[in-house]
Amino acid sequence: MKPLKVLSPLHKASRQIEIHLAQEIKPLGVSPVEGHLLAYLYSYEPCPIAEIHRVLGTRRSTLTSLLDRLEARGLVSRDAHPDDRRSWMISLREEGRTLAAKIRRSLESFEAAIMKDIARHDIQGFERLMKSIADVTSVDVR
Amino acid sequence: MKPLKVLSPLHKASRQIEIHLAQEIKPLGVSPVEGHLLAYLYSYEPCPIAEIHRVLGTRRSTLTSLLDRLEARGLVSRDAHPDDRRSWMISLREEGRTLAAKIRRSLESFEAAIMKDIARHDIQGFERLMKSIADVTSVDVR
DNA sequence: ATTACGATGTCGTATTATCCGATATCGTAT
DNA sequence: ATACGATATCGGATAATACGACATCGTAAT
Repeated sequence: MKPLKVLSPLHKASRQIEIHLAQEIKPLGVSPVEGHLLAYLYSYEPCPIAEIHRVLGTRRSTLTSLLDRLEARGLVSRDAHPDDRRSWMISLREEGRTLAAKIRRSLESFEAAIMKDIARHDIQGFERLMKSIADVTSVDVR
Repeated sequence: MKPLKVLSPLHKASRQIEIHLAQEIKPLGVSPVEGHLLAYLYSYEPCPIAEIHRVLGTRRSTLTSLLDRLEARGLVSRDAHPDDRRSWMISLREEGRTLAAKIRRSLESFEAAIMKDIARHDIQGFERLMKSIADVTSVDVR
């Protein structure tokens, strides 16, 4: 049986990244999903819940309780959306932003380690493949 | 804030693949994880539970109940491990193999669609990056 | 041999996530 | 005005997770 030359390596890499980041984030006292959310907010806050759903893949009903917990811990806040009264805008609070900054630094140094010894044209090949996946799936996640 | 040129696209692609495959597999009556497991067994059966844990990432205690369900549906079987009496060997049963073959074909045509218009050197760049991730994380998942 | 250590899979309990449908509220286009 | 879709929440059923405990069993060191 011939191996899948893209899907298998991609899944494998995702698993490795997942495990690696879980170890890095554990000492900070948040779960991987929570960490991911904080890091995303660090770049894109404030943002509505539907956007978080699209990016992280976590169900909206799950996000309701996840945000409940983060809000109770004072890490994020739910504020009124200026243009849409159905929606909340999720923002980082002081403590959450501090945490998010740490996670962000961790991500950046991780990526730097990966990029060491990687040539520009290798990245281009990678990017073309990612583009092709986006085209074939025609799934909009960001 | 400068974007992460590897981690973000990789996560995005994983999400797109996840969503795409979930749609393909849904009509077959199994969940994504179940489908993934069946497809893996299709190539690598029979294999012990610890291996499945390493590959899929699903906790061993979770696999216990997942395999309970698949076994109850007659899709897989637990047989004695010839060399290790602590361990089970998981195999596909007839119906499970039929299902797995369908999933496998779906994966192959998905991959073929992705690979269309992708050059050999692009794949090489991709592979170098995957290799680098394996090295940096030093996480063994297969 | 005996021992120590680690690995295998299962079980229990508590917590969290998922799916599904229902709901109230509210934008948007007709 | 109206219909439609989107937003977030809630409830209930099912499934997944973390964590620790457990009995069993390979493996390597003594």
